[in-house]
Amino acid sequence: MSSISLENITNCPVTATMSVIGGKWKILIIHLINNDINRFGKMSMMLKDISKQMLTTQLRELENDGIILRKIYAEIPPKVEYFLTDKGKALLPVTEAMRDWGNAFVLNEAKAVEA
Amino acid sequence: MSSISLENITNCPVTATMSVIGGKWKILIIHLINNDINRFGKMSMMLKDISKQMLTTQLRELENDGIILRKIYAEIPPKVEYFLTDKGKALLPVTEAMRDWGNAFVLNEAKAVEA
DNA sequence: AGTAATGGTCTGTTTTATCTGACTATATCA
DNA sequence: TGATATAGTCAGATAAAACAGACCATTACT
Repeated sequence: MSSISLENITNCPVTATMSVIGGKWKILIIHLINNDINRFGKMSMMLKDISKQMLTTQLRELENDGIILRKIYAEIPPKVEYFLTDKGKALLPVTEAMRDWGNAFVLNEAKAVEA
Repeated sequence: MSSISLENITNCPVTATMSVIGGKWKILIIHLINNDINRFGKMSMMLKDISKQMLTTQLRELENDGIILRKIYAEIPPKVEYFLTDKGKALLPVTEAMRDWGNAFVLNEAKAVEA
């Protein structure tokens, strides 16, 4: 099941997943979209340290990997919304596990120190 | 619960988690240790594209963040083993979710193409 | 004496990631 | 006419990540 092939790590499913959603931004973008922050401008504001170019790149890669869907409205000024595909929604257990861990081991600790 | 603070993404637990286990290697290292590949040499072989220096750096950071424990045996040649702490074990839901997704959406797809 | 084994460290270099700022298109409103 | 809004694109610069290869210590074995 979860065992690692000693011969060939390229068959490791964790490695495979990392190659798709690894990097600084993708997990956060998926998390944002799942929380209805699904327009370019909003995302750009939330991820305050991301450049527009990088955001575009990440969104395109997620789209090409079938994780998000890009819906263009025929309006001026342009309106584009991003949605998770089923394949993308299947990643939510990952973000949820991260959310839980962050709450338990990082944010609560910080609060404890504050108090 | 899982909602995002629009004002301040630094309070986002997913972001917090990413800041600890983000990067190319840490998730994989945690996964390896959990599969009893817990010595420097073994890890180095499994992560075939990692340099020794990078592996050292990642292990030290994980240790400093309380995610792994470094056990030194008084032997020659040196023997060191790494273990997950409770805080580290609490991250296993993340690697498990990644493993499941990788199996479902990457490795199986590859097999389907092969067949 | 010479070699192997383990878990590193150190310096220098390359590769990759990411940012900055200017620029584009078009309809609407003042 | 000029500003505003949105979702980008593009070239060039810079910062961060990561690697390569030499080197170290100690003991056992040949």
